[in-house]
Amino acid sequence: MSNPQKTEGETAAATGKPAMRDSLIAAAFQLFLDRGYEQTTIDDIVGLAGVGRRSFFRYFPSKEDVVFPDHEQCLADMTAFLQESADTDDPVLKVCDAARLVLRMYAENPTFSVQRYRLTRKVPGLRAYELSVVWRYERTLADYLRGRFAARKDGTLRADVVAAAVVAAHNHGLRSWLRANGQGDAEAEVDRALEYVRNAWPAKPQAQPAVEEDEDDVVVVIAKRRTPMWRVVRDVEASLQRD
Amino acid sequence: MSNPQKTEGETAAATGKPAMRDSLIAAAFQLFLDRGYEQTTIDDIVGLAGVGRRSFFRYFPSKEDVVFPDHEQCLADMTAFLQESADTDDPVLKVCDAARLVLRMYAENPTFSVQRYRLTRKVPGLRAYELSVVWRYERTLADYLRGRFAARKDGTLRADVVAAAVVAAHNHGLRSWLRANGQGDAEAEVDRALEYVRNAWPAKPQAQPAVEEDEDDVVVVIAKRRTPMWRVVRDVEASLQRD
DNA sequence: GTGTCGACGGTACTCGGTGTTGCACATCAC
DNA sequence: GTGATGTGCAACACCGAGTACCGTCGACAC
Repeated sequence: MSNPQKTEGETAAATGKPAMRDSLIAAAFQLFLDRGYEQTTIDDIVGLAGVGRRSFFRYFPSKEDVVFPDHEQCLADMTAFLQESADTDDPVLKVCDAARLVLRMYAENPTFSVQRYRLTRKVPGLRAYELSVVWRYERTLADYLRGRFAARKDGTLRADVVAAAVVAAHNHGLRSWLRANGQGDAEAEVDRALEYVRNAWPAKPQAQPAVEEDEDDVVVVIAKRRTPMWRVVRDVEASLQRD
Repeated sequence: MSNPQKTEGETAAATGKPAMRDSLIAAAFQLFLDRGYEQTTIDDIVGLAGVGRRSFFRYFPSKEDVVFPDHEQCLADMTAFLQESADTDDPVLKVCDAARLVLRMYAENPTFSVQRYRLTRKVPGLRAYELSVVWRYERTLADYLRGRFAARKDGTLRADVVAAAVVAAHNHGLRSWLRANGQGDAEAEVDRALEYVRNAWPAKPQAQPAVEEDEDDVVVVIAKRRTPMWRVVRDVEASLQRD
């Protein structure tokens, strides 16, 4: 679309016209929005783009893939982001930031994202495809958290649940922005949603960390009287498990 | 299936042989396990079952559906369960119990469930189909929670996140049971996982101790790491209560 | 020149899924 | 009994996504 991948830019730079991949995307969306996804055949798309049928499948392994042309790159970006400085202090924060990468991708092309959203809501096949994409994001986050939570007692469980919650919160904010036709502040919306998740699983025994190691191996917890009991218990519990 | 649907039992009761639907499922799984899912065509299945090709699609709208023959019923059961006495005191508990319905369905046929699990892990198309099924469960739970959380500030967000967390916890326990070939106590595993989620969002969000607010009003607790949890809780609780 | 490599197009094929037709059989009116 | 109607199933034809194979053309070596 308006932000073409740079990987096959050579021929595009030489000829001046967009690369075949981009012209296929443009032709596909024009037809999808015009007559509907299922009413559009591959032959229609390649006919409009003026290329051979075989070329379509060279760039997109399936008809659904042309609807989500940038997710593969975003997934790679997320993986790279999680690998660089993987030892940040707060794993949940790191994962929230990784989720924000997806939001940014959507926010880069609001009109395109909104069009795709409406398409995806209508066509069951596209919804199923989107679910599998979301699942890959969630798996990426969960795998990262599993590494960070490896020392904990229920590390893998915690990783799976936190990843699911982060993805759900992110998607909640994203979808409300998409339903509003890309108006409003998507970042703020998602920030609020992610903050909600982060409050459920506090970063560190945060309130007042005040965990002092000593010869006698003690834990010191300082809490305000107002702090709800369940929260104190949880923080103490987290402190007692050496992570 | 050892638990055939009762809806078309008339002809089965008359002839004594399992209904066509069940014989199709049996033939399909026999071939899937023998030569693989993608290597098996619809013609193979109907040939083994001794029925016409068109009959397959009368009972299963797609090839994937024959792998998940009971989810439609389970989804209906869950919806009914959430509608009856929808005004229970704790919505999260209710949703956890609804998730347990799915576990029970899996636990009814351990060998079948394990076989299907292995199939689903291998075949991407089946994984995508399973994701769409899980998504429908999650939507059902989220819709229920939206109704219950309607009065809250971030009701829909909370509903989406809790539903996702519950589903993730349930699936975590379920999958670990499936990976163990159906050995062990699936119920206990899932109970533990769901309990973890319920701790993150406690039933009554705040049983405020109603302590006067004084910014400097803090409690200090010092405990050895080896101290039993119940004792720490007791001491903290005692300290938090105004003396 | 020849060899090779890579991008593209064309053709034929497999297979999932749908629509249609015709047959066998049961039921019911008469 | 006979004929009309409805239903479940098989057989056939058809569509479209996706794949395998091959052929073409241009770029670039040597």
